[in-house]
Amino acid sequence: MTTRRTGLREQKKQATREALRAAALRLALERGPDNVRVDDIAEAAGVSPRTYNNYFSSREQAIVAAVTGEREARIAAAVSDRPAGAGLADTVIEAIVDQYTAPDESGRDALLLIITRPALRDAFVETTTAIEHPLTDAIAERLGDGDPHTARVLAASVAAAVRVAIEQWLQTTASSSTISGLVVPSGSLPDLLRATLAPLIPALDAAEQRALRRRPQ
Amino acid sequence: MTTRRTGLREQKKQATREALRAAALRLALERGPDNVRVDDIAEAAGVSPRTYNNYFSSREQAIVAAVTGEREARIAAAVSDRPAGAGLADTVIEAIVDQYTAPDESGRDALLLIITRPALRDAFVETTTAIEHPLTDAIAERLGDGDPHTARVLAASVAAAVRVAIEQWLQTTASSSTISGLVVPSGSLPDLLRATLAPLIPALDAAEQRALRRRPQ
DNA sequence: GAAAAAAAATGCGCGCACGCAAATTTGCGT
DNA sequence: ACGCAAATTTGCGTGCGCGCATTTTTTTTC
Repeated sequence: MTTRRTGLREQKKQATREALRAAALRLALERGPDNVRVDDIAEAAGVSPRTYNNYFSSREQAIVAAVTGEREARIAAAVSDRPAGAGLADTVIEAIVDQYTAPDESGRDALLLIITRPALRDAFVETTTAIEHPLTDAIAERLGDGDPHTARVLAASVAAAVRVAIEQWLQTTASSSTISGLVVPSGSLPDLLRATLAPLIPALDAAEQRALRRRPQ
Repeated sequence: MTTRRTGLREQKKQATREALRAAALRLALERGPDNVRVDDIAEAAGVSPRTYNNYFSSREQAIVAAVTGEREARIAAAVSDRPAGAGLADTVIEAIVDQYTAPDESGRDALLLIITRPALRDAFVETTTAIEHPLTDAIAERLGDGDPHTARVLAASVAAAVRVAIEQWLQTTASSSTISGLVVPSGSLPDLLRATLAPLIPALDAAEQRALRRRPQ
């Protein structure tokens, strides 16, 4: 029993959460996102409409969650797992780029859907904020117990930079891919992420140096 | 004619916006924020309920706006007005600390009100995001036309750091001032702001150095 | 294994945010 | 001064988010 939280309970919760995700995405793809009520999603998932809002606090969240998945957890895990010898800045940047470039969740079409509808785009952009707390813990772990604010601020800044990258990416692709009917030209996303994260490298390096100086080796 | 936008129109818009702000704050103070409907605010300001939502996109926004005012514009102006010789990091930090420490808008009681109600606290925290775009322009102006992303990312990071400071401040003060009935112990806010902004100084310095190297003197 | 306790699902009700189209107001040219 | 075009206000309808109290389900305790 590795999970302190009781087993069957959490398991079923994850199951319904997943069912809601799947139902939301499927319906949105079938009918178009504007023709999907939360009642429909709830019904398709076999729960009451009220229960839907116990899991997701907006109609869009479930659809977007089907694409973003557990990205924030994976980013934090990637940062934690990286050998302690590696530079903090590199570690963070690579973790983020990796997770955002990944298999894209087998949802090219889902992403295309998200890009088109403004409400969904907003919800998608919002997901970048979810990185903040997991990343705070991961960075704090690497920096040791120095100034407690530092890790928090760095994580928040990184999340903000990622958000800027996503906004930029959505903006430039909305005008090109939508019109030309092409699939998402995600090729430039990694470059965009690296470019927006670059200005924060000095801050990450400085924090790392301070930590090393305080607790050598 | 300094304002390109036609005179009387914009003037009346500002007037109703201000009327809504004032009405929202007054009613919230009189009855307590939970006993104020948007219809009440609209009626008190002499406009239709629908019009309220043309100006503010949530019930809390008007109340909070009565306290936050045009803070973001003043911060951007302060950054722009600072002599070009001064360091970027100092300029930004001082501008922010000044505007957040300021006369507090003659609204101690309003702030106390905001601190207590969770919904209002959230709305108050959200206002930090408003700094981002004005600050982007102000920083971009100082950095010249180098990498267009840099100013954007730095501004977003600064805004994020400010948000962290405000969250911290609200959290610590909510447990002390509310219980003891004291007025807001805002004395520590400037310190908190400096502490959370400190980790970003290396990033600001680095960007400034790059700009100087590209366009000397 | 049954009762007690904890946790989650549900039903209900209320305000609220917002799209849309019609009505009203404002600005500007003549 | 007048009328037209643009911008703003307004009314209406709809779906949504969520607090609250209740019911149902799962877990724990004896």
